[in-house]
Amino acid sequence: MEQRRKPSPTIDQVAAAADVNRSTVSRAFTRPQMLSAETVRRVLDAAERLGYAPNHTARALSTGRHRNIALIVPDVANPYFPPLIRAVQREVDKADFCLFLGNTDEDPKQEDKLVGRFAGQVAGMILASSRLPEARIRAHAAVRPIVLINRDVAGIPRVLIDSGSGVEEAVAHLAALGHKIIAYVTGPSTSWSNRQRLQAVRRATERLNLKHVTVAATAVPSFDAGRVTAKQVLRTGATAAIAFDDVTAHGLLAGIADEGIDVPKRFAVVGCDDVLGAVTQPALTSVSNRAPEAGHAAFTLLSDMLQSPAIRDVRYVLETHLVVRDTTVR
Amino acid sequence: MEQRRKPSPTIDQVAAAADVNRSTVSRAFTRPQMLSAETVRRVLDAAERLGYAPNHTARALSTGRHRNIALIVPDVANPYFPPLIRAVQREVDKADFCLFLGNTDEDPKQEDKLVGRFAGQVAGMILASSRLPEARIRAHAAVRPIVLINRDVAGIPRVLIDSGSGVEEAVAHLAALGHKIIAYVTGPSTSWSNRQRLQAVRRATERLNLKHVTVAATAVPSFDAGRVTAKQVLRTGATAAIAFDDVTAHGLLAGIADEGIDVPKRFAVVGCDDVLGAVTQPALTSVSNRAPEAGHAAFTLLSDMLQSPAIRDVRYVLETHLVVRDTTVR
DNA sequence: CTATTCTATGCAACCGGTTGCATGTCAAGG
DNA sequence: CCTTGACATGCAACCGGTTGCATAGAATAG
Repeated sequence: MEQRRKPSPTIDQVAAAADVNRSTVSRAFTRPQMLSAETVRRVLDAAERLGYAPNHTARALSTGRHRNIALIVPDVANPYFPPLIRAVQREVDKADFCLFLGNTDEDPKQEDKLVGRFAGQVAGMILASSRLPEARIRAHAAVRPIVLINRDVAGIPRVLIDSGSGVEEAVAHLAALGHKIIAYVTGPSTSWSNRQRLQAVRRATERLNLKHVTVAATAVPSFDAGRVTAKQVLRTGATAAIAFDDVTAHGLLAGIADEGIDVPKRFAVVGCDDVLGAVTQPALTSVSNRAPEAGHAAFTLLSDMLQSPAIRDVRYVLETHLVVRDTTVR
Repeated sequence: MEQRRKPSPTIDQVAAAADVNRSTVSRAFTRPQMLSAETVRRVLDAAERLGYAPNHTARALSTGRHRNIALIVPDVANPYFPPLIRAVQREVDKADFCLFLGNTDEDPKQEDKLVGRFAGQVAGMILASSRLPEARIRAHAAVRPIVLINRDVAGIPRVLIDSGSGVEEAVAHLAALGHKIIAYVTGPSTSWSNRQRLQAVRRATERLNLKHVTVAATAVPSFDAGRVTAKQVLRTGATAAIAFDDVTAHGLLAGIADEGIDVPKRFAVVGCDDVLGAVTQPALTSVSNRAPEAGHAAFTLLSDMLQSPAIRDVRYVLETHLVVRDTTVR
């Protein structure tokens, strides 16, 4: 059971076996049309026989090009992200790249550290819901290609899920049901999506002549954050709440139930991102989530940047809509 | 807005700036105790000033050691895995490593491809719920350190979540409630956990003099797989079912409701992995999940292997228990 | 004061590929 | 038949670090 690790064969051994120069072996793999068909065959045969596979590291060192990309998210365990990760994963895979995954725990310091750690070994990076100050993002983007998801920085290619449109629909929907005061339960203050949702609530309530209040939840969105906020929300006199995300909304639902108040009869709740939808009780009305499309688009954008280095200021926006379920009917 | 990428400084530039040899710069970073304190300071100063950071790729090429590890899972979007990923992530991070993430879509071919793709750039790999044939696992483990999670291959270090113990508790619990016929709804046939759970059901029903039937769900566990299996389960005459995982159980719950049958009054359902627990309606009784501990243990094991190359045949088992909620009361 | 050991640093080869340029061969053109 | 060009392959430098060995100067021993 001894685990003796035998080194894998190198280009030189293949060259010797096929009786050609190492450069010929290299070309057989990277530019076969440059060689005679017969030589290519001989080299590939020898390589096959020896179990040779080109060494990524050596190749990257010599070309300066890596076939890796990094995806950095605030929290893998937040149900919003896995579908996004999976979508990116799928594209990365098609392109024969490898994916580094980073988790920041919503902490800008940690995010900065990760970007630095990955920097040396990737062709580019995707930052999802980045909490970094704009200046840091710019600095990193100056060194290597970066695509943002849900963060709007002029000059840095970005994919935005416009939850504003869905949130405005939500407010209109609540207004139609007769609600006069609407609470918004916030997410992380550094989150672009949070700012956007808050603004949408403001705009829509103003336009429809409703009152709105904002209630701050803790920095990291979670079930508990929503739950403990419930009392405070009820004290504001609001009869409906829109939460930063579904997880928070789910907690809010629990907190409101704790107070003995019936949803949706006496209080309406709307989530964002639609990740828990059918699973809460009652089923949660929520603003739809386009995370898989966003992941796909982000990688496509990044690979465009890798081909033509002078892509600039792309701003790709995905619309969202309200999905009405059982927490907002009368 | 032109994105001109300036190359980062190399060891030679730092050497020139500090007026020492490149080897001295290298040592200032890797073995400072070998140098005079004064020289180290001078080098570090110069590096700081130039914004120098050692190049991972070059270092890996020359030492043959990488500070990356890969984690391969069947399905990122399956709620079982994010907490595991996160736990691994956290440890990897502490050790100043980078994490590659691979998604196999439950497909052994894809898994094999990924292992190959990562092989050249990692110090080791963690395969969670691997679907690979044993021979392939052995072959890969001969080339570089591999730790398995939820897969029991003799001679390959592995972390096992013993859901058997929890499943036996579940059967005993159902027996105590008066159930005589118990169905097991299967998961992927290549899954070690699936085999283990099936065996536990067999053992426990036999011991308690109950009947058991097994009903095959589709290969990939999912809500829909569970839902469409419901009819078939009911036809067997069973009055209780244990499902391969919570997601399948959740679907089963929906399918049973579709048939107009009340849970838990007329039928009992138990899940595995406890990832949906409080979130289904009624709240799902399930076998607990030790995924975070497993992730932690797997990385610890892997890093031990990196230090002392002759670790062999470690088998780390985590016990599980039944968590009773509302789908199994009378 | 010389011989010996120790310490700090330099030298140069090496890791495993890629690539610009040189060279040799063969076919077509004049 | 000689020239010219196209094509296939070889040569050697380079990517940016690491490391075994050599060496010079300082410290210690005899």
